[in-house]
Amino acid sequence: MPDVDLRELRLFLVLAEELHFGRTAERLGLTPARVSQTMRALERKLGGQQLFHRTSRVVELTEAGRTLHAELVPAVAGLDRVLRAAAFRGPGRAWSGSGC
Amino acid sequence: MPDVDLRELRLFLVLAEELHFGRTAERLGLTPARVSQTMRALERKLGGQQLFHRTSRVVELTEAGRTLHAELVPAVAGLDRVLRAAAFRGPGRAWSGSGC
DNA sequence: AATGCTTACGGGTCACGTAATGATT
DNA sequence: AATCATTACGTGACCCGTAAGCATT
Repeated sequence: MPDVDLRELRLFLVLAEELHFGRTAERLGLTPARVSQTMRALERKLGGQQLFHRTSRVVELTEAGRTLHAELVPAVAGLDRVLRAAAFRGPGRAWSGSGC
Repeated sequence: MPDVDLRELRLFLVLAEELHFGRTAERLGLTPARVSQTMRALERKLGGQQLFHRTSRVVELTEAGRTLHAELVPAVAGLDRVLRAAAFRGPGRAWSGSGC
């Protein structure tokens, strides 16, 4: 299994919501170039299939992209909930209680 | 949110099952030293709480470790199912149909 | 011409293995 | 003494931003 990173999955979720590389980069504190490269990497790791249609000006989810997005949202949300709960139980409160 | 890596979570799941650094390392194609360091990193990222009691010879889950393990198993399994399904739909079949 | 995704290039960080150390049976 | 987890250290890969390229409006 090609090590799919959580960072890549989160980036996909944001990009699928924004449909804009610049905005996605801004929200994630990255550059559009990095967003592009990371997205390419994820697509390659997932069997080389395109998740987005990039028509140089318009970004759109492909069929595979829509399917993945629909399935990924609850999966990542569930994982995040577990991680958040675990960190909350920790003595040093990991990432402060800023989020949610 | 301190970038918790999927690799760290998978390592935790294996270690929680094996309760042995050497076996865990062997199953993951790593060295015991790396398993130790990676586990330390995860514990640190989760607020500095110990997930295992290491008494130099006996490895045991802490209370926090047991809780995390119970919650993490279905969460990671769900994510893996989504990833596997996505890769299966891909044209280049990502990581061959070896697993399951 | 302007906007926006993409490829090329260096640099810094982190994961990795090897080797040495400490602790327990 | 042997086994097992841990720490120290050097190397290689990967993530990152900057800069240049190409397409579309």
